[in-house]
Amino acid sequence: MSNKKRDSYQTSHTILSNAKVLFSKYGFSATSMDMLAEKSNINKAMIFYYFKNKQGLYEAVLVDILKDMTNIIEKNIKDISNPKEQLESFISTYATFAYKHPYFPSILLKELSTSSAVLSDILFENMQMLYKLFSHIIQAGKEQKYFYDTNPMMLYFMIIGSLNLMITTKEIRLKAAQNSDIDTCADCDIETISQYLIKKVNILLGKDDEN
Amino acid sequence: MSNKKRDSYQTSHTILSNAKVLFSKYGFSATSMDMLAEKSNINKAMIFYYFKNKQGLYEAVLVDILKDMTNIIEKNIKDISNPKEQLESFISTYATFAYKHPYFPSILLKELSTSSAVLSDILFENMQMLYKLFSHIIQAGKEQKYFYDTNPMMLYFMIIGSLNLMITTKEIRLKAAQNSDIDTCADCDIETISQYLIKKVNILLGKDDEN
Amino acid sequence: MSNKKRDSYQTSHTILSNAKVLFSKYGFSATSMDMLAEKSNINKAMIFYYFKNKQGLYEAVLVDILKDMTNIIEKNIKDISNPKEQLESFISTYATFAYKHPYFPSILLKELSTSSAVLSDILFENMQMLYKLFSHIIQAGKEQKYFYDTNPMMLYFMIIGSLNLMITTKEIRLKAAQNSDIDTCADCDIETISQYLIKKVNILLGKDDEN
Amino acid sequence: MSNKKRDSYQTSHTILSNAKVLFSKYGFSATSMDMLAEKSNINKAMIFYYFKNKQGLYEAVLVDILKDMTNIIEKNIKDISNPKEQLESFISTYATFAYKHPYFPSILLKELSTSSAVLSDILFENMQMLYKLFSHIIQAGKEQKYFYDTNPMMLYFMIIGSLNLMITTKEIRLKAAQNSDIDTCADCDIETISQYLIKKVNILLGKDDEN
DNA sequence: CATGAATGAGAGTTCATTCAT
DNA sequence: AATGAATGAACTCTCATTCAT
Repeated sequence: MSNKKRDSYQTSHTILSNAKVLFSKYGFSATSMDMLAEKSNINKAMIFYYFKNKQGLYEAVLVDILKDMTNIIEKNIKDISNPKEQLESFISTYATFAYKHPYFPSILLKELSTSSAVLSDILFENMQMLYKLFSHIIQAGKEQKYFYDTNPMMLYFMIIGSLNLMITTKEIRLKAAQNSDIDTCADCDIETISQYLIKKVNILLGKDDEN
Repeated sequence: MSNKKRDSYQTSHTILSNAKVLFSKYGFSATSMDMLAEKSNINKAMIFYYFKNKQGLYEAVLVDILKDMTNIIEKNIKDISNPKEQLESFISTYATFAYKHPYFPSILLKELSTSSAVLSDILFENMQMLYKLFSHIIQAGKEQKYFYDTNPMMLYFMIIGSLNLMITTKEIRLKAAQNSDIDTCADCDIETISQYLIKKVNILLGKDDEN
Repeated sequence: MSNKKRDSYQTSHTILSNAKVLFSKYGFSATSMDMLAEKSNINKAMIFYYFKNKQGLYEAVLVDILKDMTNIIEKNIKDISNPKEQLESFISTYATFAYKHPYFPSILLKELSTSSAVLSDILFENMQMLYKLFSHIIQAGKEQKYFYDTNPMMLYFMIIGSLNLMITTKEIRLKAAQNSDIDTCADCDIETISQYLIKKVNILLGKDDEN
Repeated sequence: MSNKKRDSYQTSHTILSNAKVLFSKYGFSATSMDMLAEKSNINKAMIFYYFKNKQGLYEAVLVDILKDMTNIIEKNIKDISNPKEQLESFISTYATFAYKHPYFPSILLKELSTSSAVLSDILFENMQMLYKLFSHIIQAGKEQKYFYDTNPMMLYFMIIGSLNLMITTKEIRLKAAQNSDIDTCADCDIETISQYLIKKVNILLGKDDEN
């Protein structure tokens, strides 16, 4: 009789993907399960049925997006052997993904800005995974004498810091550009941004002559 | 002896400074006025007496810390005429201040991660001010042929992005270093970090040979 | 046996009927949702679950009692064709209902005493409805030459004004009668009151001789 | 040095007269001492200095306006010996005063609509006073064979009920008239209203022929 | 799987009132 | 006579979570 039957996957997937958007927009606390239920067109109790509690849902969201990002980057790198090109792929893949899924930089920055060592283990590990990937590329580059010696952590934060911030501040930068004459890169598109960054990173790392 | 203090400045100052810590730790929504009142040893109603409402308090906090940071940087730069050295002062002052007041990078990142064009005007302006300061230095450097041409916005975010993240992630990086063998710059102190960053920025900008 | 009732109608009905009493006794502002919840033996949150907010509850109360009154009067009038008798029915039905549900005159007077044009539309319409009913009777009476020409609004307020006030002031009038020798109609019952009023209204309107 | 010195009378008078307006507009509970202080341009504590507490202020307001009304009516009646003309004076004076001081009908109706025998004695007495005045006129009229026998309480409420309601509902009646074709006496002025009422009361009471 | 009713804790905010100056 | 700071209780409303059906 009821046409409200959905398969389990469908429902939990809907919840998860709406949760991403809301958590990125409002943060953990300011996102209410009522909003989420309404946006997802499901009964509020279902959220608890699938995700145990709000915290559980939040972690599911974080793990999900981190896994997504890591997978894509890994896949794109797989067939490249040159560390320099791997790094370029890392940056442009990261940029493209983050741009297409703006909840990603928003949630990630929020999470990283709360200096708490109290992340759940599973989340902590997923965060590490992404950095490890980056770190290994740098390491390989050094060993193969492609790169100068450098601090991978700092470099990592310079890259993802600037990329994430460029994406999350798009609207503010636009507004700022309209109100004054300062250059806020207001209409730089993601391609321009990632190419610019790649160039700069190459300068910092590179032994090659072409700069 | 009396527990009724009659000192307007004292009370509102206490509220403000405790608010900085709490907002940076928990974010806007997760910070409750009850916590704040208790931590500040004042009556909850006084918060509203001095700051009208939670939002008002939050804005007061943001404006206050941005003004502080901007003032210190400005002061330190005043007597330097060389853009290259001005930039170095900018970075190291920023780093030192942010390190000494860890609520600053935390709150700033949280704020920048929520891409809302709906910041209060006064806050928006204060944020711009800091960037303008930076931007002018870069501009001057270019005009005096000290610097290569560069994108000031991207450079700005590379600098403050990495500085802020290094500070807010201190604990996580420590934990990560203990659990595995990856290099997370776990025991880099703020001096090392800012010197490293200065060196790299000089490479990106500099026309001079000495690096 | 279980103290968790699962009866939507029951709960919201309890809230509504207790709200009538409290709003009439204390007015809108002085009625607290805590009192109401306690009196209704329900969880405070349920009030908001069913009525959105205090204002919404208040409007629900007003609409409900006005609809009730209007319906009863309409029903009693339906089979009477003579305007004179219709008017008599209007008055005595109004009096009886108001006497049985003393929250009615109390709330109505409070509402009418705040000359705000800012009533919600739905409430405003329900108030009009009652007056329209009255107004049509008078109109019909005039057209059929039963009544002299008269001002329906003034007459309406003379009738409901005195009826409502007689009901709401019952206690004060009693007290006044005990303290002094003035006649406050202290022990007039509702029947006497409405008959008296009917007689007077007939004098004001009537062309007939029998008074 | 300070120019904030006011004489005591001035300040308390300002408070009182602003209180009248606010209490009539919002009722007792919804009127806050903060609003009142701001509107009166005085320090909130002054209200308590002059009137002890909110309740005290409210009673002062009630007594004040009732005394005012009573005095004016009494004064205007003093030189009239004919009960019929006295009654006419009562009505038109009441109407004029209530119209000029719209807080009067508003507060009075609110007060009378709360059927509580718990009025303060002084207030209760002042309310009686006005009715006694009315009552005596009727009594005299009867004794001098001017008036038919009648119920003074009912007549009193018919008169002040309709007058007060006509004044407090002015705006609603206007709005109702615009939205539909029913006659709400929307542009009856106070003179018309009181004359109409006098005519009707004379019909009800009068032995004279001229109607 | 799904729903709507229910709950209890706590959130932000207001308010009458007091008190030291 | 006047002020501004302080207080504590209360108020409206929200939220994560549970449970019977």
